[in-house]
Amino acid sequence: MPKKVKKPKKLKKKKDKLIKKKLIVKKKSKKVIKKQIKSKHKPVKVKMGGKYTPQVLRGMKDILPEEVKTWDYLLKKTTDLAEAYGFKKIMVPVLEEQMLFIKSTGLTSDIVEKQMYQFTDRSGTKVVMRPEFTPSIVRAYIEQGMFNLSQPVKLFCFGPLFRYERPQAGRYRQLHQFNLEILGSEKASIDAQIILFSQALFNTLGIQTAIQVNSLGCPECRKPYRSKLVSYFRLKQKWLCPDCQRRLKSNPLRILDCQNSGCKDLISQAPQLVDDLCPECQSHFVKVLEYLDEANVIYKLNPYLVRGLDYYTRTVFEIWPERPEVKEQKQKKEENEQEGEDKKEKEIIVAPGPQSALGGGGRYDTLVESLGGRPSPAIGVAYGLERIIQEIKIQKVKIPKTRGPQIFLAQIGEAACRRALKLFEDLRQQGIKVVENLGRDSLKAQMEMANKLGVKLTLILGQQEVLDKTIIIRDMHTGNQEVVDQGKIAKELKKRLA
RNA sequence: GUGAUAGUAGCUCAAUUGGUUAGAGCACUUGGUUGUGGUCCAAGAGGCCGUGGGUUCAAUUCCCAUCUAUCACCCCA
Repeated sequence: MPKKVKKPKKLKKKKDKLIKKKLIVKKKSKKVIKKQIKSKHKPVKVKMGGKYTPQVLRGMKDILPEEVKTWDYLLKKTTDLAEAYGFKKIMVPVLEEQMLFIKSTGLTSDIVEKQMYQFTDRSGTKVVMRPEFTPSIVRAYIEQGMFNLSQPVKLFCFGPLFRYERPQAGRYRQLHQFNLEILGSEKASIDAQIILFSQALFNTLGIQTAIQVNSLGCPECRKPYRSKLVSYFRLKQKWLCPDCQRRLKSNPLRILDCQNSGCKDLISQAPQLVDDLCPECQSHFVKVLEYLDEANVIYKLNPYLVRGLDYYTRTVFEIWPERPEVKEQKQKKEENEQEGEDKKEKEIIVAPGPQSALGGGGRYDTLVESLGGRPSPAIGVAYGLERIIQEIKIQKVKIPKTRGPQIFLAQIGEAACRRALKLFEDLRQQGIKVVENLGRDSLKAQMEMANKLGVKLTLILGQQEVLDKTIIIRDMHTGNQEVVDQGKIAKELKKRLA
């Protein structure tokens, strides 16, 4: 039957489409042109009557209640830690002027060049859905006169950011970051503290990480180094990989980060920025490292660590996941290769999970001034929440279960349901948390639900109990039931839960 | 923006070398128990086989395009 039905449907579809096409061709000449002009002012085109299946936008994601538990846990831990470190929460708008990010993040950075969600609003203002936090925080710092507060000002915030790039695991177009900034101090102790915070955070969460640290110096010492580096690689250009040959022109510092083995040999011989720092930057960096050692922060010096945003100066750092399982798998792989077996094992090793930083940050000593504020050195860090959530799953971090209500209220019949509605509210007002399912009639189904929720007690209210003004209290563990006067429920419940 | 792989039920996955009715487990609903959970048994519901086009008597299967995801670039959290 279905096949017979299918044929005519398809034929009809084809015919319809042909007819539509012909009709459209006839009408196009005058009306379509007008419509196209109009569409510039009315970008929303709605085809009424056409089939429409809603779909999340690319790179966007629904976070369902089950996963929200992890998010809540993560945000709670992070917020508590930030407050313990003396940070105050700030909330800034999602929309900002386009110019803010051009002046701060930098015209040459990929974020500003290609990745901003930007549009002109109805008043003609060019606006951007923020691609990062720091410029907004700095704007607020200047605009709200926070330089008049006692310095340094320590702020934290979190929320959605938007970057139009190609999605991957742990890389979304709407992403969420937890962000810390310390404005108004150039002391090395501040740098160390924010790195120490990072270590404390991931320790608290139980995620294995490694911190990489480097110094980019100030604009004065970086420019000469850059030209020195370019002239070095130009001589060896032939041996660089195609990517790096391109980087040599676009972003020479990025060559230092290349994973190609041929390039790595050249990189190891290349001049290092650390050696070319000016005396001030040099001593600042040394101090930072001394503070870190003092605080027992475990870090790796990575002279090739480069960060993409234009405003970074001096200290920069990144936090990368360390997955012990991956190492074990690698060892297994070698063993297997010797034996020449197990293709499955190899496949697992090829994709041990996305390799991306969980967080990163650095100093931006010139940013406040370049945005028109009083010269104020500052440092900040951002953590990618999606990536941390992903890492929690990969490293199988256990999240403590939050205890839900311990009492379930079951009802049988309409009269009982009516009474239950009010009873629930009475108990809630007395501070007793109860779950119910008034949308369900069968007692069996309600008991099943109570069992799944793992409650201690279930209240059962039926026709008879409504008449007697009593209620049954069932202990879900022992199965014992007791009939209690409705007036005494609250007392009885409190007794049993204590 | 470039290259590669994949897409079957809410989730995890089968099957079909192109052919009548696309399966399993988990989850969900109902019944066994007319007012009682965990175990068990039975039944049910849920699929335009990602979307659109092409080849064919016939496409979930072959071809093309597209969308989405994932991986490697690019870059970043």
